[in-house]
Amino acid sequence: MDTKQRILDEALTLFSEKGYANVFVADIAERVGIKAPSLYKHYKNKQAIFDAIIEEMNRRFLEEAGALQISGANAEQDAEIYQHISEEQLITLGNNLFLYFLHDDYTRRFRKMLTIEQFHDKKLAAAYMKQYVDDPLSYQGMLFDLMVSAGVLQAENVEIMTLHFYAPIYLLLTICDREPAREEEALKTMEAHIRQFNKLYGRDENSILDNKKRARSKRK
Amino acid sequence: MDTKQRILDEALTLFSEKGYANVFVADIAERVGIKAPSLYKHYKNKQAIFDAIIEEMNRRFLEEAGALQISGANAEQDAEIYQHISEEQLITLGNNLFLYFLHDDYTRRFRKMLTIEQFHDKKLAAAYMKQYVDDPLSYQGMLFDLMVSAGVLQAENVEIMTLHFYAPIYLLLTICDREPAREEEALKTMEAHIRQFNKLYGRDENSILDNKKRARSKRK
DNA sequence: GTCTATAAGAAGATAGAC
DNA sequence: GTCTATCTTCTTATAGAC
Repeated sequence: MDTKQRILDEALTLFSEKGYANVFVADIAERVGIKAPSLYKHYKNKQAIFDAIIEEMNRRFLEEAGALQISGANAEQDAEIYQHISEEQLITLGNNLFLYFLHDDYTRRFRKMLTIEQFHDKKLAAAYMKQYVDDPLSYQGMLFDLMVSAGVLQAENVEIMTLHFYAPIYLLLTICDREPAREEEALKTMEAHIRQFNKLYGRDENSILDNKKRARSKRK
Repeated sequence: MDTKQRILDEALTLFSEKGYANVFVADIAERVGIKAPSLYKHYKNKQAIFDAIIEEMNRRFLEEAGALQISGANAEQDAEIYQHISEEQLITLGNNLFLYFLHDDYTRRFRKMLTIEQFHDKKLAAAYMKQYVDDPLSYQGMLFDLMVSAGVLQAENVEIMTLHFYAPIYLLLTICDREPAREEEALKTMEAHIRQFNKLYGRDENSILDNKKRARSKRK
């Protein structure tokens, strides 16, 4: 990796651990193995390093379309995959998703940095919201909409169904970012969450909502 | 309010908006209406102000036992209230809970500050986890346990049930802290969430899980 | 591109008058 | 307890040799 990229990488690590203001240019330089003044040959100033990180993130987010968006920005295509999905496959998918978010180094450090810096700059707060709240919810929502049409999921309020699917994942991510030792526990909870979600909203023979409707119409 | 307390109050406001490192002693002093050196008659240094805020928070948390813990640290007493609760009452309760967390000024500013500063200090990360994740989950869990025993809720996996109740509230709080304009929308979502939760896990005539079990045993 | 030396400025904290 | 003046330290950033 060239020096310019290494500066970005070490800066992101430090920013994610201490926050922008608590990281000195000399700290970054030291990690890279150069002296602070040399760093100014690569970036105009400290802020430019930060900006370059944000820019790289934007590039990566577009490239990967976000892990929570599964295969990409094409919900119809993804929904086809989900139409005949089994519970085990759903769990595997959820886990992979979760682990990507948790273990992809750039993603993880960036999320931590954004958490720390989001209140300094409204643009960062907006980026945080988009990446970790609105985009996942809207994409999962599209997916669930299609899965409802396909008869895989119950015809319930999709917005709330999506919230019930994603909010626990978000909370578990919050836990793991702060206490990595709880990752194993979180993964187990994650699996139990998806099983329960499937039990509540899925449309197999165990379907809860289906049976409820059946029981209700019988009573009439 | 005396000067010593006003310093704490203004410091918390600034810390919650900009983070500790980006707030200068002069900024705090200016808000209080004094000059920076005067501030040192009240606190030894900047860190002492921060520490005093943390201390006051600990005191308040103990006092109020946290809003998500409803009436206090007595789950058995609280559960009695919930045993004969209606859906509307559950919604009102959820809303009040949510609005307290959102509108109590000290609570809100403190949560924002903790969000920014949590990665600088492991103690703060632990405080964040305890206050906004573990305590609410464990208390709600106790409550739901009792409600299951009382026949108000389904005999499902209580841990996951609790996650399904609390995680959406946590996510909605996350949204409102960053984009206060979305508060009204969040409140509506909150209500729909609780209604759906009641529909999924409640044990009234509309009970989903109950009907599912009924349908299942009939099949045998 | 990297270094040493150093300028420039910011921010925390103190001294001492009132 | 509050002020002005000032000290001290730390950090960013530049200058200029190699």
